[in-house]
Order: sequence, then structure tokens, then C-alpha cells
Amino acid sequence: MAEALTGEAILAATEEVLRRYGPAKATVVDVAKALGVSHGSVYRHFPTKAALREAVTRRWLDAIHVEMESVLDENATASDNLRAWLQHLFDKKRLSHTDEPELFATYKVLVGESCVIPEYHVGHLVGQVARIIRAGVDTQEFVTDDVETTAQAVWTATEKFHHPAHAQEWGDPHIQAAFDAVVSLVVAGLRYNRSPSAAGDA
Amino acid sequence: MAEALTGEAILAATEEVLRRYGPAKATVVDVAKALGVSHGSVYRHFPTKAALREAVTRRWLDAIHVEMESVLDENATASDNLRAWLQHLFDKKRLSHTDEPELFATYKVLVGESCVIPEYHVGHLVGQVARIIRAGVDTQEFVTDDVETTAQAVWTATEKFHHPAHAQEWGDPHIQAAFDAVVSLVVAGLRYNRSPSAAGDA
DNA sequence: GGACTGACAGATATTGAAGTCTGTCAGTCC
DNA sequence: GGACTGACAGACTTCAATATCTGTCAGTCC
Repeated sequence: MAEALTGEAILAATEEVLRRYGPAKATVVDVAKALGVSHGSVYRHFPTKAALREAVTRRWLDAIHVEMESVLDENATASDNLRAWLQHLFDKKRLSHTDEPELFATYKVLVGESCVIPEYHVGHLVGQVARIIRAGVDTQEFVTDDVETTAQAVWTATEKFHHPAHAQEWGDPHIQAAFDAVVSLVVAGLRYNRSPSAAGDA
Repeated sequence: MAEALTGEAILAATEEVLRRYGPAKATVVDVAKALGVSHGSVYRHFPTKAALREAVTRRWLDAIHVEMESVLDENATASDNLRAWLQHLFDKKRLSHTDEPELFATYKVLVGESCVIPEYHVGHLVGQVARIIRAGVDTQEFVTDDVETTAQAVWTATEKFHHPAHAQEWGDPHIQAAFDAVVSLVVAGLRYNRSPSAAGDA
């Protein structure tokens, strides 16, 4: 034998095969062929094709999580951090969509195949938003009585700029202006946000 | 002959046929059959099948526009009006989605077939949001230097609660809490919103 | 003579037979 | 004896033949 077949090698080969053939055409046999083994061997490391695809997707999302982490600047205001973080996420997704539309479509399909993967991804990123907001609350730049709920609200309010269902709208020439308007509205809201129950009063 | 074939009668028959067979199966021949005429007659009133479907969709959206108009209360605060208006729109779409999923899917397909129809619908509703915001600015309840842009931002920030691409998430038991959190954030932002260009300062 | 019909051509959708893929497992090989 | 192979069954896709639909228009009928 050449070298032991590892899960990592299979993941790399799967990524390459997905890149080349797309999610609809990529088969387990293609992955095995790229590795020079029979497809039965792939099933010794991953129980199903779905599990293999999910592992590839998770690896890809983890890289995004690490990159987003690096955008945060401890010396900046919470508003600036939030704005920069949201802008970075938007730019990343938008560029990926315009520059490598097939790869973007591939990962869109992969993420959509599972229920747990989007939860994992969104949960992680909302956690990062919550940390930005909590820092803002600590410096009294932001006001909120429930950081988690507010972070989720910020995520939801900016959905158009990160949810792949809206990707086709990212080509609109006015999209950056729309982003700025929403983020300004949201940041203004964070400066004096109220709990839902106390929302009706003056 | 029984009675003159009118455009209105054709629209009603088309709606019924779409309801019965769904957008994929409904044919012009079905519509003609329902009216007891040949399909050639339908083409005397509508140039193409697409035009016929678009006319049905527009009639349906116009009814929604009228209904949304009626939600506004001149004596309420702008915040209450905005909240009630968004809630009414959300409830309407959510109930339609859960109670008549096939009809909802039908109109989702019809709206998606055209580019001009969504623009028409969104343009009209954002106009109503703009009127609510303008009233709030007049009473000094809201602050903004560009009502149109801000109305668009409110629409975009609440996209999750009216865009059909998010319909499957409307069944989530926490969706109303998410709605309340986003609307509270947005309303707080309207009370002291800033223009995008002035957003970076303290 | 103007509203309507129905046969028609080209485009689109359906169907089922043939081919491919997934996941398994008894057997091979070091 | 444990990693790997490759033939296999059943599920899923393709593809091409067949059927249906759209849009037209010459002709019918009050």
C-alpha cells in the first residue's frame, strides 16, 4: 500500500471532486477514484455519503468562523466593530457569490442538505455578534436587557446580507447603500433598545 | 351565445384553475374548459399565458395593498402604527402559509415568474412604510434625514417576516419573539436614526 | 363583421426502459 | 487479522420516444 487512507485525505479529495463536478454530479466513486482506492474504502471512514458531505461543509464553515473572529478589534468602539464585522461577512459572501458562483452554489446546496449545519453556523456567528454587543453594553455604548435576544435580532435584521436565499440581490448596484441604511438603523436601535414587552410606551 | 366572455371572468376562472391544479399543472386549455369556450378565445383577451398569470397575481396583490392600507390608524403613535402594520403583514402571510400551503406556494411561484411584479408589490408596501415613518417624523417621534431610504431599511430589516423565501421558518415556535425583538430594535433605531455617512461618530 | 372555433406547428412535459449510484459484505491480500 | 476490494441489490438518474400544451390563423356562425 502507498500510505494509510485518512479521513483528512478523503475530505480533501471530496472537496476537490465537489469543486470539479458540482454537488449534483459528484459521486462517492469519483472521490475513491481521485484517491486511487475503491469506493468501499471510503465507507470505512464515513458511514454515508451525506456524512461525508457534512464533514466537508463543517470544515469549510469552521474556517469562516475563525476568519470572522479575526475581524474583531478590541480597541474599536462596539458600533465600529459590529459594522466592520457585518461588512466583512457581507463582502466575503458577496465576493464568493460573484467570483466563484459555482463553488458558492455548491456550498449553498451542501448547507441546505442538513438541518443541523445551518444551526451550527448561525449559532456560532450569532455568538460572535452577542460578544460584540456585550462589549458595547459594558462600555455603556449600547443598551439592552437581553444580549442573546438582541444579537439574534441583529442577525435577523441583516439576513438579506448573509442569507444565501438573497444572494441574487447582492448584484444590485444599490446593495451597499441598503446595507449601510440597515446597519445604521440597527446600530441606532442598539444605542437605545427596549425589551419587546416594554415597546409600546413613549 | 350565453354571455360575452370578459377579462374578469377569465381571471376568476384562472384563479379557480390555479387553486385546483396548482401552477405547474394549470393550462390555458383548463381555463377555457372551465369557461366552456375554446382556448383560442382566451387568447383574444390575454396575449400570452404569462400575461394571464401576471394579471391574476396583480389582482391578488392589489387586494393585499388595500387591506394593508386599512390597518393604519391616524390616532395611534407612529411606533404603534408601524408595529401593527408589520404584525398584520406577518400574520397574513404566515396564516396563508400554514392554512393554505398550496395556494401560498402557487402565488409564490406566480410572483417569482415575473421581475416587475415583486418590484410593484414591494414598492407599494415600502411606500406605506414611508408614510408611517413620515408621520412619525412630523410628530418628532422618529428622526431620519431620508424617509425613503429609512423605509426601505425597515422593509429589509424585517425581510425574514414577509419574504416567501423564509416561509419555512415561520413555523418555528419562537418566531413571534424573533419578530418582536427585530421590530423593537428597528423602532428604537427610528427614534434616533443617523444617515449612513454620519454613522461612524459618537 | 366581429366573436369564436378547432386544426396545426413548434415548444414543452411525461414516461418508462436503460444506465448509474449508494451502501453492503463475503472474500482477498499482506 | 485488519485494511481493502469488487460484485451485488435496490434506489435513483438519464434519455429518448411519446404525449400534451401554447400560440396562430383560416374559417364558421350568428
